Amino acid sequence: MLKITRKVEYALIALRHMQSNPLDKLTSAKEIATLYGIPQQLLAKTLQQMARDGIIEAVQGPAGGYRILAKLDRISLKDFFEKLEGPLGMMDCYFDSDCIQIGACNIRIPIQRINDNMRNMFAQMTLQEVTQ
Amino acid sequence: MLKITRKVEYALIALRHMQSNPLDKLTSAKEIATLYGIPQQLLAKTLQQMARDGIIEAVQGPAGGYRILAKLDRISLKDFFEKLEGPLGMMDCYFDSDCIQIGACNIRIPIQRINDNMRNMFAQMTLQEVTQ
DNA sequence: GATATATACGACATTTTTAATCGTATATAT
DNA sequence: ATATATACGATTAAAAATGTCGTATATATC
Repeated sequence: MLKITRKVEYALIALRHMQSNPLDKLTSAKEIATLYGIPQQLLAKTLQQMARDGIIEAVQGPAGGYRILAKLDRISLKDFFEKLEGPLGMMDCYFDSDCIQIGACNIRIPIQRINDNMRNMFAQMTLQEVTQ
Repeated sequence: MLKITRKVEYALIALRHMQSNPLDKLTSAKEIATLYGIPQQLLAKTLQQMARDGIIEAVQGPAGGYRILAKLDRISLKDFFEKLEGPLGMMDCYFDSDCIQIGACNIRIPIQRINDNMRNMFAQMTLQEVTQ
């Protein structure tokens, strides 16, 4: 439990790799995939999603690839996680209110407190800190 | 991602329920299961595990059940989570060193930093805070 | 001492989520 | 034209989480 997904892991690896190169250099999904032993198509999808989210920029065609677009020190880990995986909550009831128990549940409030702590923690860390 | 398991959720519900009663009162798995709409056998296993861990005490036989044994304000959420679910890490590589990438991985150190932050956060919260 | 009710727990089955692959379309440098 | 790259919906495979079954043991009560 409390694990991050491969998608997020692959995204971080890719960002860190691009970060270590001149920022205008284009890097292909294939290059990163072979270098770090990641399934290429899966990585490609993740990169495409990050491109849609404006984190990186995509250039098509041969000699195409991706490069970092956003200021990584302006994106919190919370925002990054939520861009890739949706709302961040330790329990589904944090967002979905259609829990069967509804009135019966006795830990909703305390759980939300923990949740807020966690979200707050990730809100205070930037992507830059992880990828630099 | 970053979700807690039902097992932990059920454990917290049970502890909070017992906490709201006189501390010497025995509560059966059945009672909690019906009250909160939880699968009884699954809850029972979780309670048994907590009993093995010394968090609660089990009394067998009819009119038996469970009651809180440990000082909940002395158990951190980190320890509680780890008792129930094992080592706490956002990525498996935090503990298992048998990652395929091994040398290639470029985010090991940064991930460990995030991980330490998270573990630290849960180490500073007590079970008492959640169940009182 | 028979019975009913509770915990104890390994093994199995089901469900859900995550991870990976497939197939096809589009863009573009050479 | 061709080769190589991104784009992306659909499907499959694998893994993890969740739930159930069956059986054993303890013990209060009649």
